[in-house]
Amino acid sequence: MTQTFSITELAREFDITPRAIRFYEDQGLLAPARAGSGKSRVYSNRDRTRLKLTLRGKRLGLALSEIRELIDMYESPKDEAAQLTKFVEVLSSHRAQLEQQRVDIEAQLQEIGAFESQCRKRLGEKPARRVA
Amino acid sequence: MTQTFSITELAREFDITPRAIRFYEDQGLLAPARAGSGKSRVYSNRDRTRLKLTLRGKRLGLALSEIRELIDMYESPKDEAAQLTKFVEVLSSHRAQLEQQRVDIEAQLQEIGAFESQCRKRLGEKPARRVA
DNA sequence: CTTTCCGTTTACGTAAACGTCAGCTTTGGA
DNA sequence: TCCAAAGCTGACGTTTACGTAAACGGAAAG
Repeated sequence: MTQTFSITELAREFDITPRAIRFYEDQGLLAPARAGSGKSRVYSNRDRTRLKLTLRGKRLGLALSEIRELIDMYESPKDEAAQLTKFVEVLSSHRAQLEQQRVDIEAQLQEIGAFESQCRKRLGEKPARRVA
Repeated sequence: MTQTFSITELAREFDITPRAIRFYEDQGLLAPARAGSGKSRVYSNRDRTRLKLTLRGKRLGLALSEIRELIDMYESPKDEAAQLTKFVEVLSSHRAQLEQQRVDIEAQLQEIGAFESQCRKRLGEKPARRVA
């Protein structure tokens, strides 16, 4: 257990460059341990998870600064009521944005479906698998 | 019918700046008519729709160049089989991306829901409305 | 021991998507 | 008639998210 990763391992796994990973660290999204006199970065499973969350946030169109705030909030203890309340507010706004995106995606998928079936009709093929 | 809009009308409606709209035109996303010796832009309903599609694409994290390609494809005649086939391919890749985003969003929403209910519990409130 | 990786820091470069002037018409009102 | 609001065209500035190059260190293999 307590598996660790090198920067290039993570880079390959998530198909990004080491440069990007270091940049995320500069932006406060990661804080890997260091090892060796060369100070090479050593990533824990927790670091890996943070990276995964970061990339997910990116796919959702969030800025790195927003992702950092969100992850920090998720991981912070959250004890005082004031902080908790603010946290809930942020979550709510984040949720609103996500739900808007969900609507956009459904609309987009439907248009695609319409166009695609029309295309296939012209091509004389069978219609595509339905998308649930 | 055949309603038209000024640039500021559209800007207000979609809560963006005229500068952004002109920029989208520079990028080939819009091509409004011109009127008067001042050459002011006149937007048709079709222009408005293109703008709406553009903003939706942005919310989904697409680059303006990608949005332009997609819109152009949707609107182009599409007659030759080769073009049609390529079009279907692009649509398929676009759909794959959208479905990945859908997965991301669902995961994100679920985490949010978990954290939020925990927060509310600590705050002694009632749990939030379920999200479908 | 030298070469070859892998890794590090520092720093400048860049593409995308506008913001922000500046300077110049045009057009509807008082 | 004169002004203000609205629009136009450059053109330069800015932020984000890295790319890329320079110059160096440790470690392992031949």
